[in-house]
Amino acid sequence: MRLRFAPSPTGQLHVGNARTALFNWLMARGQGGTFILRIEDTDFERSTRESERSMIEDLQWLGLDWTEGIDVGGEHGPYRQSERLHIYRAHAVELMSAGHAYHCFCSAEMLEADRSAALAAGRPPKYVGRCRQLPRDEARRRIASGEAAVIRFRVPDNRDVSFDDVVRGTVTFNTDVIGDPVIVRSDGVPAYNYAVVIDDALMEITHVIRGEDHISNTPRQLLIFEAFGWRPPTFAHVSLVMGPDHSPLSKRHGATSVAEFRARGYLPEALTNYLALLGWSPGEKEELVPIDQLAPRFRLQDVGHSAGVFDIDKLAWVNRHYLKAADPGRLARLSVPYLQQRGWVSEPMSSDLDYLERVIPAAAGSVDRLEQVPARLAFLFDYSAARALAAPAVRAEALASRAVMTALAEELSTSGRLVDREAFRAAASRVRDRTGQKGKALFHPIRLALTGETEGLELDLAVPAIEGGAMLHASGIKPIMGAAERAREFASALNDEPTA
RNA sequence: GCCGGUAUCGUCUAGGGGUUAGGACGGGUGGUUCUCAGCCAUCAAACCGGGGUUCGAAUCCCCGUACCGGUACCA
Repeated sequence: MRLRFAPSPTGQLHVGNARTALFNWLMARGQGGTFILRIEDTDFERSTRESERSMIEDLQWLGLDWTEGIDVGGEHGPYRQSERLHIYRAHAVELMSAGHAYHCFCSAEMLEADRSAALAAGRPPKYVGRCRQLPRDEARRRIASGEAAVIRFRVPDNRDVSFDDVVRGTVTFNTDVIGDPVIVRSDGVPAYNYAVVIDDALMEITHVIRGEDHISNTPRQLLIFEAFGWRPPTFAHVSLVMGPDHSPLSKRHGATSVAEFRARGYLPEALTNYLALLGWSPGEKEELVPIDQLAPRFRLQDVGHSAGVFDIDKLAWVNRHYLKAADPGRLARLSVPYLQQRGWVSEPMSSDLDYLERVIPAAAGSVDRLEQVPARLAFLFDYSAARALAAPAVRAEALASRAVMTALAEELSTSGRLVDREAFRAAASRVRDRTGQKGKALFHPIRLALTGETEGLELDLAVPAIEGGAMLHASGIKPIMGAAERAREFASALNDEPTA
């Protein structure tokens, strides 16, 4: 079994295409097949190497590895269509001499006129066949005289072409609605419907899994396979991915490319897990399953027939799951860039990294995506008693719990660093004993004073993180104010307040 | 217009001639935790419409409707 993913390098890898790539990968991985990456860059206007590079990078990031194709080579190369022009040319000649293709000299204006006429008459706007019967020597003469020509494939009249689509069942088209397609443009570059056939045949692709938008191209391609006497691959057309409003997923729906999801701090295993479940289900009650475990169970027959809406909330849920399961070192490494953006971290040294590896996973476990980690850690790097007290709700609560604030400041001025959960709890108990406050009336004011925020990580985690940060002799991390100093600053800022 | 495809809670889906139509995300409520998140419990929420076949249709058939795709010298 040989499968391929064949993107056009025009822009970034879209999640819809990533899903198609994933289904191919799942199939190859699950059935012991070969997954091939081919680049379809015959649209020279829009294709760029930059885009090709980013797509390769995105595919690698997702973990959808290929064992043949661009980047890794193989026996059926080259794998970039722009490097296979000579192959297409040779096969076009073959097609022409067998009478399956012919030169067409119709101008764009003529074609447009034909088209509107057909539409007006309620007929499918297909090529009228003006150049179909042009004698070969006449065509040759006109070409020699420098006239521009395309090569069209001759589609037989009134024939039903059908194929068994693995996900949709039997699909039939009548050739009467199909015009003779251009297979080689006037600039000598092959058109998509032709190049795919040559490539899929020569690369010995056995299963073509692609987007539903290609379903009506399939009969043309089948006819070309037939003209060459080649056996066509098995086709499977998977439905498209939609936005929440049920229109095709686009930028106005937010992130649509794999690169954007990566930049926002989604984990690749979360994206692939989510995408695998969009349009396919491994059965009941299973949602969180890594793709390598999904692969052996993946069956094209079970892929849904209808378009799926991309649900960002469900992706977030899946991502949270993988964030909680991820290795601390990895989370730290992935989160540092976001902290650098805030200017809180520059080039962390190893002692800094140890600290970040303790602190970041705590934050990452309560966030949808890694880009939200800084907000969760702002209490460390961005503490300001004055700013916290500027918020009316904070000021009101702080004023109401002045006793706790004062006791906390006094307690921390004599206690040692609260380096762990136990030390913090002991200190909190002593504040409780001094003030008689407990529960929410005790801990919430402490949170306010020590973090400057009304919500955030559990204090058991947050306070040791503050203290640990304050003890750092770090050069790569913004200095972190210790708990005692925070308590003192908060209490004194509070005492400057007029009593309510 | 023409051709093709699709249709179960808001979303992703399971199921499928007789079921209390199941699960997950999201939402509501209650509990737990200093808070948010989480966790636990709990509630609301669906078979596109109309015909037909049948004792019985959400399931099979037909017709509509809606949506998606194609209708290029783009892929």
